[in-house]
Amino acid sequence: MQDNITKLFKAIADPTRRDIFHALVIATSALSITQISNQFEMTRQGVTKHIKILNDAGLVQMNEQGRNRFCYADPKPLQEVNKWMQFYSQFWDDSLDKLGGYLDSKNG
Amino acid sequence: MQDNITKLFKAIADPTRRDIFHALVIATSALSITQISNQFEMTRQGVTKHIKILNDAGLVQMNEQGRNRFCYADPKPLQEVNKWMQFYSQFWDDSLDKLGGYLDSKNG
DNA sequence: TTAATAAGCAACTAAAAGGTTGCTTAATTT
DNA sequence: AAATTAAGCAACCTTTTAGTTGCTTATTAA
Repeated sequence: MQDNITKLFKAIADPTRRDIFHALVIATSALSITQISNQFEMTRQGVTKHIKILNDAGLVQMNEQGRNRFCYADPKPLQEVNKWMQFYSQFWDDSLDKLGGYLDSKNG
Repeated sequence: MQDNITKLFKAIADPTRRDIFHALVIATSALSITQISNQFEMTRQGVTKHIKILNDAGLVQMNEQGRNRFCYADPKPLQEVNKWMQFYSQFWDDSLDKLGGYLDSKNG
Protein backbone atom coordinates (compact mmCIF):
# COMPACT_ATOMS: atom_id res chain seq x y z
CA MET A 1 0.00 0.00 0.00
CA GLN A 2 2.31 2.79 1.13
CA ASP A 3 6.09 2.92 1.33
CA ASN A 4 8.02 2.50 4.55
CA ILE A 5 8.96 6.11 5.04
CA THR A 6 5.33 7.16 4.64
CA LYS A 7 4.22 4.51 7.12
CA LEU A 8 6.87 5.79 9.49
CA PHE A 9 5.88 9.44 9.14
CA LYS A 10 2.19 8.60 9.49
CA ALA A 11 2.89 6.49 12.56
CA ILE A 12 4.58 9.33 14.40
CA ALA A 13 2.22 12.00 13.06
CA ASP A 14 -0.41 10.98 15.59
CA PRO A 15 0.13 12.48 19.08
CA THR A 16 -1.32 9.45 20.86
CA ARG A 17 1.05 7.16 19.01
CA ARG A 18 4.00 9.39 19.86
CA ASP A 19 2.89 9.13 23.49
CA ILE A 20 2.59 5.35 23.33
CA PHE A 21 5.95 5.07 21.63
CA HIS A 22 7.53 7.34 24.22
CA ALA A 23 6.01 5.37 27.08
CA LEU A 24 7.53 2.21 25.63
CA VAL A 25 10.91 3.81 25.06
CA ILE A 26 11.23 4.98 28.66
CA ALA A 27 9.72 1.81 30.12
CA THR A 28 12.19 -0.36 31.99
CA SER A 29 10.52 -3.52 30.73
CA ALA A 30 8.23 -4.57 27.90
CA LEU A 31 4.58 -3.78 28.56
CA SER A 32 1.46 -5.76 27.78
CA ILE A 33 -1.35 -4.20 25.76
CA THR A 34 -3.43 -3.88 28.92
CA GLN A 35 -0.61 -2.22 30.81
CA ILE A 36 -0.24 0.31 28.03
CA SER A 37 -4.00 0.88 27.80
CA ASN A 38 -4.15 1.69 31.51
CA GLN A 39 -1.89 4.67 30.87
CA PHE A 40 -4.28 6.15 28.30
CA GLU A 41 -7.85 7.37 28.41
CA MET A 42 -8.86 5.12 25.58
CA THR A 43 -10.20 1.62 25.21
CA ARG A 44 -7.80 -1.30 24.92
CA GLN A 45 -8.99 -1.85 21.35
CA GLY A 46 -8.11 1.70 20.47
CA VAL A 47 -4.63 1.24 21.84
CA THR A 48 -4.31 -2.08 20.02
CA LYS A 49 -4.96 -0.30 16.72
CA HIS A 50 -2.27 2.25 17.44
CA ILE A 51 0.16 -0.48 18.43
CA LYS A 52 -0.54 -2.26 15.15
CA ILE A 53 0.31 0.88 13.19
CA LEU A 54 3.48 1.40 15.22
CA ASN A 55 4.36 -2.24 14.67
CA ASP A 56 3.77 -1.98 10.91
CA ALA A 57 6.16 0.97 10.91
CA GLY A 58 8.70 -1.14 12.80
CA LEU A 59 8.70 1.17 15.81
CA VAL A 60 7.21 -1.38 18.19
CA GLN A 61 8.07 -5.03 18.47
CA MET A 62 6.14 -7.79 20.21
CA ASN A 63 6.98 -10.68 22.37
CA GLU A 64 4.10 -13.12 22.96
CA GLN A 65 4.06 -14.98 26.24
CA GLY A 66 0.95 -16.97 26.97
CA ARG A 67 -2.03 -14.70 26.83
CA ASN A 68 0.17 -11.61 27.07
CA ARG A 69 1.73 -9.67 24.21
CA PHE A 70 4.59 -7.70 25.59
CA CYS A 71 5.48 -4.67 23.52
CA TYR A 72 8.71 -2.76 23.41
CA ALA A 73 9.90 0.19 21.39
CA ASP A 74 12.41 -0.10 18.59
CA PRO A 75 13.63 3.39 17.64
CA LYS A 76 15.94 2.15 14.88
CA PRO A 77 13.52 2.84 12.00
CA LEU A 78 13.69 6.51 12.98
CA GLN A 79 17.12 6.49 11.38
CA GLU A 80 15.24 6.53 8.06
CA VAL A 81 13.54 9.75 9.07
CA ASN A 82 16.89 11.11 10.11
CA LYS A 83 18.28 10.19 6.73
CA TRP A 84 15.38 11.86 4.95
CA MET A 85 16.01 15.03 6.91
CA GLN A 86 19.73 15.06 6.30
CA PHE A 87 19.27 16.39 2.79
CA TYR A 88 17.17 19.30 3.98
CA SER A 89 19.35 20.02 6.99
CA GLN A 90 21.96 21.57 4.73
CA PHE A 91 19.58 24.48 4.24
CA TRP A 92 19.49 25.29 7.93
CA ASP A 93 23.07 24.20 8.63
CA ASP A 94 24.41 26.65 6.07
CA SER A 95 25.59 29.98 7.37
CA LEU A 96 22.73 32.37 7.95
CA ASP A 97 24.32 34.65 5.37
CA LYS A 98 23.99 32.08 2.66
CA LEU A 99 20.44 31.16 3.65
CA GLY A 100 19.57 34.84 3.82
CA GLY A 101 20.92 35.40 0.34
CA TYR A 102 19.04 32.40 -0.95
CA LEU A 103 15.77 33.64 0.47
CA ASP A 104 16.42 37.19 -0.69
CA SER A 105 16.91 35.95 -4.23
CA LYS A 106 13.50 34.30 -4.09
CA ASN A 107 11.79 37.28 -2.50
CA GLY A 108 13.32 39.95 -4.53
CA MET B 1 -6.43 22.79 16.91
CA GLN B 2 -3.25 20.73 16.86
CA ASP B 3 0.25 21.55 18.07
CA ASN B 4 3.05 22.61 15.77
CA ILE B 5 5.01 19.39 15.85
CA THR B 6 1.89 17.43 14.92
CA LYS B 7 1.14 19.82 12.05
CA LEU B 8 4.71 19.39 10.92
CA PHE B 9 4.64 15.60 11.06
CA LYS B 10 1.26 15.47 9.31
CA ALA B 11 2.50 17.84 6.62
CA ILE B 12 5.43 15.63 5.72
CA ALA B 13 3.53 12.38 6.21
CA ASP B 14 1.87 12.80 2.84
CA PRO B 15 4.02 11.65 -0.12
CA THR B 16 2.62 14.29 -2.48
CA ARG B 17 3.45 17.03 0.01
CA ARG B 18 6.97 15.69 0.44
CA ASP B 19 7.28 15.82 -3.36
CA ILE B 20 5.98 19.38 -3.53
CA PHE B 21 8.26 20.44 -0.71
CA HIS B 22 11.23 18.79 -2.38
CA ALA B 23 10.44 20.43 -5.71
CA LEU B 24 10.43 23.80 -3.97
CA VAL B 25 13.65 23.10 -2.09
CA ILE B 26 15.59 22.24 -5.22
CA ALA B 27 13.97 24.98 -7.32
CA THR B 28 16.31 27.82 -8.24
CA SER B 29 13.53 30.37 -7.88
CA ALA B 30 10.16 30.65 -6.19
CA LEU B 31 7.36 28.96 -8.12
CA SER B 32 3.78 30.01 -8.68
CA ILE B 33 0.91 27.67 -7.79
CA THR B 34 0.34 26.97 -11.48
CA GLN B 35 4.01 26.21 -12.08
CA ILE B 36 3.94 23.72 -9.21
CA SER B 37 0.66 22.19 -10.40
CA ASN B 38 2.14 21.54 -13.81
CA GLN B 39 4.67 19.22 -12.22
CA PHE B 40 1.96 17.06 -10.66
CA GLU B 41 -0.85 14.97 -12.02
CA MET B 42 -3.39 16.74 -9.93
CA THR B 43 -5.63 19.76 -10.27
CA ARG B 44 -4.36 23.19 -9.28
CA GLN B 45 -6.89 23.26 -6.45
CA GLY B 46 -5.55 19.99 -5.12
CA VAL B 47 -2.05 21.40 -5.09
CA THR B 48 -3.30 24.61 -3.47
CA LYS B 49 -4.68 22.57 -0.57
CA HIS B 50 -1.35 20.82 -0.06
CA ILE B 51 0.47 24.14 -0.22
CA LYS B 52 -1.85 25.51 2.46
CA ILE B 53 -1.02 22.62 4.76
CA LEU B 54 2.71 23.04 4.11
CA ASN B 55 2.33 26.76 4.75
CA ASP B 56 0.47 26.15 8.02
CA ALA B 57 3.35 23.94 9.07
CA GLY B 58 5.78 26.71 8.18
CA LEU B 59 7.52 24.65 5.51
CA VAL B 60 6.42 26.82 2.60
CA GLN B 61 6.35 30.60 2.46
CA MET B 62 4.57 32.83 -0.03
CA ASN B 63 5.36 35.95 -1.89
CA GLU B 64 2.39 37.57 -3.66
CA GLN B 65 3.10 39.50 -6.82
CA GLY B 66 0.10 40.66 -8.78
CA ARG B 67 -2.00 37.66 -9.66
CA ASN B 68 0.85 35.27 -8.86
CA ARG B 69 1.66 33.69 -5.52
CA PHE B 70 5.25 32.59 -5.60
CA CYS B 71 6.03 29.80 -3.16
CA TYR B 72 9.37 28.81 -1.75
CA ALA B 73 10.41 26.16 0.74
CA ASP B 74 11.53 26.97 4.25
CA PRO B 75 13.16 23.88 5.77
CA LYS B 76 13.86 25.53 9.13
CA PRO B 77 10.81 24.08 10.92
CA LEU B 78 12.28 20.63 10.28
CA GLN B 79 14.73 21.45 13.04
CA GLU B 80 11.83 20.78 15.41
CA VAL B 81 11.53 17.27 14.01
CA ASN B 82 15.24 16.87 14.39
CA LYS B 83 14.99 17.97 17.99
CA TRP B 84 12.16 15.51 18.64
CA MET B 85 14.28 12.71 17.22
CA GLN B 86 17.38 13.60 19.17
CA PHE B 87 16.01 12.02 22.32
CA TYR B 88 15.34 8.73 20.56
CA SER B 89 18.59 8.76 18.64
CA GLN B 90 20.47 7.82 21.80
CA PHE B 91 18.92 4.37 21.49
CA TRP B 92 20.41 3.75 18.07
CA ASP B 93 23.60 5.70 18.72
CA ASP B 94 24.45 3.54 21.70
CA SER B 95 26.82 0.68 21.12
CA LEU B 96 25.10 -2.35 19.68
CA ASP B 97 26.14 -4.24 22.81
CA LYS B 98 24.22 -1.94 25.06
CA LEU B 99 21.16 -1.97 22.81
CA GLY B 100 21.35 -5.72 22.57
CA GLY B 101 21.46 -6.05 26.33
CA TYR B 102 18.53 -3.68 26.67
CA LEU B 103 16.45 -5.71 24.25
CA ASP B 104 17.50 -9.00 25.80
CA SER B 105 16.33 -7.77 29.18
CA LYS B 106 12.93 -7.06 27.70
CA ASN B 107 12.74 -10.31 25.81
CA GLY B 108 14.03 -12.51 28.49
C1' DT C 1 -11.43 46.85 -24.02
C1' DT C 2 -11.77 42.30 -24.69
C1' DA C 3 -8.89 37.81 -23.95
C1' DA C 4 -6.56 35.17 -21.27
C1' DT C 5 -4.41 33.87 -17.19
C1' DA C 6 -3.66 33.09 -11.92
C1' DA C 7 -5.78 31.97 -8.24
C1' DG C 8 -9.60 31.86 -4.50
C1' DC C 9 -13.86 29.93 -2.79
C1' DA C 10 -17.55 26.65 -1.92
C1' DA C 11 -19.72 22.35 -2.37
C1' DC C 12 -19.27 17.78 -2.98
C1' DT C 13 -17.33 12.86 -2.94
C1' DA C 14 -14.71 8.79 -1.60
C1' DA C 15 -11.69 6.82 1.22
C1' DA C 16 -8.94 6.62 5.38
C1' DA C 17 -8.33 7.45 10.37
C1' DG C 18 -9.46 7.30 15.05
C1' DG C 19 -12.25 5.50 18.02
C1' DT C 20 -16.15 2.79 20.04
C1' DT C 21 -19.14 -1.51 21.48
C1' DG C 22 -20.02 -6.34 21.64
C1' DC C 23 -18.62 -10.86 21.29
C1' DT C 24 -15.22 -14.81 21.04
C1' DT C 25 -11.16 -17.34 22.19
C1' DA C 26 -7.41 -18.75 24.75
C1' DA C 27 -4.61 -18.83 28.86
C1' DT C 28 -4.53 -18.45 33.99
C1' DT C 29 -6.20 -18.52 38.65
C1' DT C 30 -8.98 -20.14 42.38
C1' DA D 1 -14.10 -27.14 36.76
C1' DA D 2 -15.51 -22.36 37.12
C1' DA D 3 -14.20 -17.68 37.05
C1' DT D 4 -11.12 -14.33 35.57
C1' DT D 5 -8.04 -12.14 32.65
C1' DA D 6 -5.56 -10.82 28.09
C1' DA D 7 -6.36 -10.05 23.82
C1' DG D 8 -8.35 -10.70 18.91
C1' DC D 9 -11.98 -9.82 15.61
C1' DA D 10 -15.73 -7.60 13.29
C1' DA D 11 -19.00 -4.11 12.73
C1' DC D 12 -20.07 0.29 13.22
C1' DC D 13 -19.77 5.54 13.65
C1' DT D 14 -17.74 10.13 13.08
C1' DT D 15 -14.33 13.13 11.52
C1' DT D 16 -10.57 14.15 8.64
C1' DT D 17 -8.14 13.87 4.42
C1' DA D 18 -7.31 13.97 -0.41
C1' DG D 19 -9.13 15.10 -4.20
C1' DT D 20 -12.59 16.78 -7.61
C1' DT D 21 -15.81 20.22 -10.34
C1' DG D 22 -17.76 24.64 -11.14
C1' DC D 23 -17.85 29.34 -10.61
C1' DT D 24 -15.99 34.06 -9.37
C1' DT D 25 -12.55 37.65 -9.05
C1' DA D 26 -8.57 40.10 -10.10
C1' DT D 27 -4.55 41.00 -12.86
C1' DT D 28 -2.20 41.16 -17.17
C1' DA D 29 -1.76 40.85 -22.32
C1' DA D 30 -3.49 41.55 -27.16
